[in-house]
Amino acid sequence: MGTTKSEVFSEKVNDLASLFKAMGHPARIAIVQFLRAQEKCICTDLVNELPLAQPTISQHLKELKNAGIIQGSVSGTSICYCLNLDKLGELDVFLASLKYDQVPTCCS
Amino acid sequence: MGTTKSEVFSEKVNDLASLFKAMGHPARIAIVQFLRAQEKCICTDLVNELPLAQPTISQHLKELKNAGIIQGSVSGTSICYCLNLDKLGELDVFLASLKYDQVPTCCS
DNA sequence: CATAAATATCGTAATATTACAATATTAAAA
DNA sequence: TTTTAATATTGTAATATTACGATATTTATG
Repeated sequence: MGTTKSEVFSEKVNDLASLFKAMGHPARIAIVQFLRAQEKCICTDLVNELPLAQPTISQHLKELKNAGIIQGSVSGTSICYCLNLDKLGELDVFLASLKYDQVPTCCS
Repeated sequence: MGTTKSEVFSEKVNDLASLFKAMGHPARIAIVQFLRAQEKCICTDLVNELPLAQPTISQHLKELKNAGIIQGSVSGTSICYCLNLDKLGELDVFLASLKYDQVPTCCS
């Protein structure tokens, strides 16, 4: 008990859930928004921008990177992060798949 | 420690994170997909469809309902659930706001 | 009213997440 | 090569999430 029963769901469903989950924290939304505004940034920029400790920022960056939402490239002693909009595009595709051609009248 | 520091983020960022979080579980993705396919359903339909116990389904439905992603209307002894695509549209708007007119060349 | 059907709630065990201090790692700069 | 800057990792306390058995609630039906 306590663990998500991932094994009973399809890979596609699990992947989508992981992607949504990665976006399901205000710090990570803020990071993504900051990255969008700055085009790119390093960890220190975020540490200065957000009222969270450096290890916490680093942890959130790692989760976003594992989810494929951001990518980082080494640049001297720092790491330059930027958005991978292709990955977020998968959410677009999913959300579009939920839309109806004709909106049903139930529950309205 | 242990708690998300919501108070340091804007209401908008917190709301978006909550919405993503609500979609961040495979059971809830599956419920949303089933609802899309059936247009509407009751809890028992989902209990028959998904290999999860009834209280677990009920708990997930509650989270989706709290997030505004689904809505339920009483119908006899059962409750008829359906999607609220307007709420999911908020995610569309956010994802669209991340897109660039001109894709930057960083990190590529 | 007793029963049944559908759903919600409670209680709880197992696990996951969040945040951060302390520390390690890595690469440039002095 | 020591120092500095940037970032990652480790360890851990506090809290949240997940799943489900047991039980309560609610509404129709006999």
